Amino acid sequence: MRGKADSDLVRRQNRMLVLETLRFHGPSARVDIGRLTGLSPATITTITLQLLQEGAIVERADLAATAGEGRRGRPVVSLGLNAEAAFLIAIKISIGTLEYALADYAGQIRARANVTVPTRRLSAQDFSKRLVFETQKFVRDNVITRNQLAQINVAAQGVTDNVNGAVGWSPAFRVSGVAITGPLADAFGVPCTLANDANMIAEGLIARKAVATHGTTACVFMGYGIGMGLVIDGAVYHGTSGSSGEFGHMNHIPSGALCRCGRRGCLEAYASDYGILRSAENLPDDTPCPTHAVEPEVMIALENAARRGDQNAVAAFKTAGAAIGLGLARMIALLNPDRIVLSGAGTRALDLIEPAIREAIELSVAEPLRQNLVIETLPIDRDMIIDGTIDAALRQMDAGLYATTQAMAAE
Amino acid sequence: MRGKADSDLVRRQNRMLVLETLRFHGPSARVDIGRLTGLSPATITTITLQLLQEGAIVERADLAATAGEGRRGRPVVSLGLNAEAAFLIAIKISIGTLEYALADYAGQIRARANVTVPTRRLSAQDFSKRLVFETQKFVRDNVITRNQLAQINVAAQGVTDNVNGAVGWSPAFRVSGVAITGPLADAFGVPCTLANDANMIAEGLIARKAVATHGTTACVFMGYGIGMGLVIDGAVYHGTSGSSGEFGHMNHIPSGALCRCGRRGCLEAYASDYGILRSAENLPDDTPCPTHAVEPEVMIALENAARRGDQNAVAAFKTAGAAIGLGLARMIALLNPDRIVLSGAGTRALDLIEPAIREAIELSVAEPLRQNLVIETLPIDRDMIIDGTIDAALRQMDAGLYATTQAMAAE
DNA sequence: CAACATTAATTTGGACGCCAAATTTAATTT
DNA sequence: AAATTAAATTTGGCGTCCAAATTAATGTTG
Repeated sequence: MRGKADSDLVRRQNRMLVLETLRFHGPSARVDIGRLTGLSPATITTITLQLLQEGAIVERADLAATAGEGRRGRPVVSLGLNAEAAFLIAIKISIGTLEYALADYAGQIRARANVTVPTRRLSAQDFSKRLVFETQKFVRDNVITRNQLAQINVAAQGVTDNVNGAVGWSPAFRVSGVAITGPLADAFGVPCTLANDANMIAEGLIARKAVATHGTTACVFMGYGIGMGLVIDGAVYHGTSGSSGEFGHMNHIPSGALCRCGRRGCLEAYASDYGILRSAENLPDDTPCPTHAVEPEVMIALENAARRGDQNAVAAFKTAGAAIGLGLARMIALLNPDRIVLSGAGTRALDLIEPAIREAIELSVAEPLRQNLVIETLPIDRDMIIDGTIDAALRQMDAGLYATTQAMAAE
Repeated sequence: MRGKADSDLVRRQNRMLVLETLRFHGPSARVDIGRLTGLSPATITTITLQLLQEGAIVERADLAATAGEGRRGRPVVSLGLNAEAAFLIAIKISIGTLEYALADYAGQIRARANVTVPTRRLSAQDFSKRLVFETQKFVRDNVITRNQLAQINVAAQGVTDNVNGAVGWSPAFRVSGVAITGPLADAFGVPCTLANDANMIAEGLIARKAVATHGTTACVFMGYGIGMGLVIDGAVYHGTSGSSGEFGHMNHIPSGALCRCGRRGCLEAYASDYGILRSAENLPDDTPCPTHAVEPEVMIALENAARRGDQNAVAAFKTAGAAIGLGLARMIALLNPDRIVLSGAGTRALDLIEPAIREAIELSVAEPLRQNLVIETLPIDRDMIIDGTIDAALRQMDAGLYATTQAMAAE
């Protein structure tokens, strides 16, 4: 049970519903919002009037023309999210790089920046300071003056603690416990959130309607690392501290191959780019892991070698597939998902690893658990982490705006 | 987002809140309900008046005396759930046995019955028929006349499909796809629900406040089989088809020991009673699994042998602990729970298996994921499945009653 | 033992939300 | 210009909640 309900809850929920509808379906007429939400025209008038007054949405006269096709009656007035209502910054922390994006309330990216930062050479405190410094620079460079900054969201690889807003362990750092949200919130005075990068991919898929709003979908990311975002009934599951879906560091073989996390036998040590490369080169499985990402060209060359019949390469991809397959089989037994979505650069080699994945699942998952299971590949190869981070931030901003009951009263 | 909100939603949610409060805290005065729910006295008066008129709750004059201790002012009137409001039947299906319980709306068990049925020798259809027959007999034996039967809930081991209300695979049956809820619903005309037995243990723990209403708790059951119920934010997670938490049939070692589910390498093949027994007796790991439960005496003898230093027995329990520990480690990586509760007869041997469990977790779970993790043992050894099934049924009945908006209008 | 104090529960009056139905608005068609 | 059509708004009513006033039931006290 969610707690007591009153008229305030009703208004907030319905305002949120209207905002979500506009975000999901794009600019829409009041009639359409009514049809999509199930709310009466009278209510839509009231709610949209408030949102217009607050500046969250705007009339889109520019879209009126489209309707003119023998359409009689009073023409519709399209309403859309007010792009200028607020701005957000999405930051992606990777090894050696900070990636910035500035987006407006409509979700459009207004500016980007990549900053080289020696993440693995800085202390926790120095990194926090540097992060604030670079963010201030990004804000200055893009003159967010009259436009208000409303939210900063950060995505990082590894184990993130999104309660305390710190990175527990990440390949990007040599140190642990790097504070992220605290310093940013202090410096900018806006809500800041830290999250795992794979979970942000899942957020992006939800926003793009690539994931159903019911049931359980596991969004697996394969590439330099292996990650997973779990979507349960349309919402990303974050776990207790925010680090659910550490699929890559789920144990595959006890005391097995060395992983860059320092442990042995993680799935990632067999199925990530560096794991595949290591086994293709017949290196001992305790060969130290590279601290930098494997160049795509190297992986593409290895894939092509495998396709030409290079036995070492073939075996390496097969090993990777078996690891992922067994990991998925274990996940399926635990969670009984209805859908698995594979994404990331690693899917480029899907032809080489998929048979082993399917074989492992068939071998170790009970038939009733897999008979209705859909496994599919997301063709989108580009980096979806920033996009998903923006989507998550927008959702939080909607939730902030919808709760603006007090602000209305104050005004 | 959950859809549009209106005054109907408000009333339903607050009625449900009042019912849940009474179920959770026992009979309470209106003032106390107000304090616990956050609703105003005026609202409590209105809601309780309706519930009294509908017969869902009753005044408990018998509890008035307890207050008399120098208490001034108008005495409280305790309200409690009306035990006679409705009745439910909980059924537990195990190998060779149907276990029945009749409970009232207050959760008190009014009658029990155990019926021997050759579950593994019947066809799917024959079992369905027999189930209806035995249930009819149970109803007749307990003369549920003026008292109305409102709900039938069934718990079964194995893979349950609670969407279609059929058992996919279970050690209780030789066949698969045994229809449960359909035949019962047809025969009795009341809502019927099928669920996995481990999930019902989790339901029981929630009702007994043994599980927090926030965060993620994994309730592991160890005994003849190995099961798990996942509680996320106070609600049992059932997965897509209702078979989440097949922890026992999560793969432990590929192509490993034979499991009674017919596959190889399941965790259960190493950590369940029969698995432990098999390895203690140094039998080949493809020795066919018994189709009946291992006698508790046999396991107790084995535990004592291990405690006396019998190396085979010690090794067998250690192997079991390692299997459970590694399984938990994998689950932790995926789900980042804040609490793990171990229960079931298997916890009797916890002294023998716990070191191996902890070792496996420490070896293969990243530190940030386990630093705030609590692992505890539930002393309750008795069979909690029937209790949990009753609790789940009561919750469904509350939800049915709270929705009784229409009934009120009709009346 | 009657007036007072205290606490529980109800009643009253008002606010806010939603909706149905009537009305207004802005276009096309005739 | 009048009729038609469809979107959006306004009006009036209903249901929910809450705060404050009132009533109810008991213990305390002079």
